[in-house]
Amino acid sequence: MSKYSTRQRTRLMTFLSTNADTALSAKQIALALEPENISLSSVYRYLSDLEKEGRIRKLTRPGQREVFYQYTAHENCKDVLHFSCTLCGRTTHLDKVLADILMSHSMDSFGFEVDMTKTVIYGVCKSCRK
Amino acid sequence: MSKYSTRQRTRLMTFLSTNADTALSAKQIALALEPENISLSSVYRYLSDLEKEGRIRKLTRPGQREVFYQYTAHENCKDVLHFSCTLCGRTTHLDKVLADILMSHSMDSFGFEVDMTKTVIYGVCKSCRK
DNA sequence: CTAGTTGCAAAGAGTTTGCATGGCG
DNA sequence: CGCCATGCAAACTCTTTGCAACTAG
Repeated sequence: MSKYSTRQRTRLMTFLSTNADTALSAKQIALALEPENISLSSVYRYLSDLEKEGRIRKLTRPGQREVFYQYTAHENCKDVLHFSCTLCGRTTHLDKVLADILMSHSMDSFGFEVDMTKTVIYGVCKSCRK
Repeated sequence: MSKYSTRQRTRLMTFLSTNADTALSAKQIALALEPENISLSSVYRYLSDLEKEGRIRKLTRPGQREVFYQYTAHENCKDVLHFSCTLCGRTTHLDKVLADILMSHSMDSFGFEVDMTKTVIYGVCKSCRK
């Protein structure tokens, strides 16, 4: 998709890798990269490319108008379920066992091929439940 | 949340019930209700109320800037997983068995309380896989 | 030197809100 | 009659795009 290796690209990818599987808005990303001087436009352009490549999960939060983006850093994240807490926004991985159960069950019973890359399970995490 | 029973409210709820668990944008809803003459503002206001009540699932589609809304018609839909095909947008229910597995496994292993009301599993449905 | 990238500012879109009017109870 | 709901238009915000300047290869 992209051909040149630029300063902006390098910084952005480093940042996303560091904050992998964290739900962030485009604005938050641009803000975090403020010191590196990367424009919001570029952030959007890269996010859009990454989404096409299936390396970005897009999600909404209840009561929020913004869209949040989550970078899928590692290969193995592609086959694992992600949980996102609707209260604190933090994300956690679930073991592969459950992912496999979901995957095979829905394929067998419904012919539905689950895409772990785009799926996010919502709920409330341990610490937020108190 | 709402106190009066108005023409708009009745029509909207009927429409949503008829198209339960279908991913629709606010604009699409307003357009479908065009003949009934219901303003976009009212659609948004109701969607927002319903979301607070947990009767609306909000989701995004890859490559789309719009947000889509899914009305949870029946009580039992609250405890069931929903599949949404990223290609055709159609939604299907999954049996309660799988929902229960997901629910209890994530609670036991991670203390994560899944909210079926907000969760959508993405993937490709049988007919779109060909 | 050529073609891809960036930043900025302007354009587009979706969503929210203020306010006057109208309707339910 | 009082208060809630509606519509419209304006305000907002987030996202996309055009274009000139810039830069990697």
